[in-house]
Amino acid sequence: MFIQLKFDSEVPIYEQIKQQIKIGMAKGTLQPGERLPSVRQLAKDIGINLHTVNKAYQQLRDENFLLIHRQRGVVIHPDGAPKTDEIHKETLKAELAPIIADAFCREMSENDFLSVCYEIFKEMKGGSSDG
Amino acid sequence: MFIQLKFDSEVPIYEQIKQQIKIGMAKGTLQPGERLPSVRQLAKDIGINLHTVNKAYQQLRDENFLLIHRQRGVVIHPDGAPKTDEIHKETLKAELAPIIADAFCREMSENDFLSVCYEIFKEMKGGSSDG
DNA sequence: ATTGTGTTATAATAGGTATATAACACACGT
DNA sequence: ACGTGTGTTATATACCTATTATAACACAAT
Repeated sequence: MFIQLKFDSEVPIYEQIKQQIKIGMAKGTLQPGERLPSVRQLAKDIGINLHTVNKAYQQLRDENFLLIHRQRGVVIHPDGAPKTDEIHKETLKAELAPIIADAFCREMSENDFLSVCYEIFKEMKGGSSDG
Repeated sequence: MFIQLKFDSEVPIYEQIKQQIKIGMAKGTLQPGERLPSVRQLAKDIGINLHTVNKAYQQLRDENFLLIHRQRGVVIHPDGAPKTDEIHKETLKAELAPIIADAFCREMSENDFLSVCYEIFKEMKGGSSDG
């Protein structure tokens, strides 16, 4: 299974599921139109409750990352994720600001920070599935 | 006061306080050794409970961003924040991965993403206090 | 003594997270 | 038609977090 949970993490389980699905989509492990396990199946596989999986699926559907068909079940949105726009860019800035402020306080150089971003991008462009 | 809260945000109040203090430190609005308002004063100023402020101060002290003196009160750590190291770098990667995955799924280009980071860095290096 | 520090303790409320059970409407395979 | 597997909805419960409210303590300064 493509989901690896950390039960001792502060990040909620449903959030970890959402993140890992997005990472899978970014790396190409999960392709547009590809079917995901049913809520019951995934819950059983990773040993959690059906509703926790459902919450993750629901929220990803609300964000238009997933499509849920009565027949076809849960699939990666055939059109891919919604494209970046001004709203997304503002959300992104608000998310990054505290993280960058923290790094800046610790005297991490801008180049070092950008290198970390570059490494993460490389993993996604490369399509490697470990990490 | 330098703290602007969003009470309708999903981010907890004490977390918003922590973030804004770090942003203030990054921008130079808050200098090493500078004194912060007392827990009671800040709580009164922004209209929240003393314990919520205390929680933010405590956690920033645990992270070595603040020093708390019996006499001098709460001050920005005179040595500045702890310097970046491997642990911080790994934490940073774990924080950035889901954010970058999301942006990547939305077909934001690497250059556009790095530009957003650059803008944020610029605000901190420039020492502008609005944002 | 009074005031103002940070700190600790206790309690109460509200909300989020995760679980357990159960049921529903729908579609598929036989 | 029947049983199975979809997503979905509804309750109920337990736990933890976030926030507030009061109160008290040890210490330092005026």
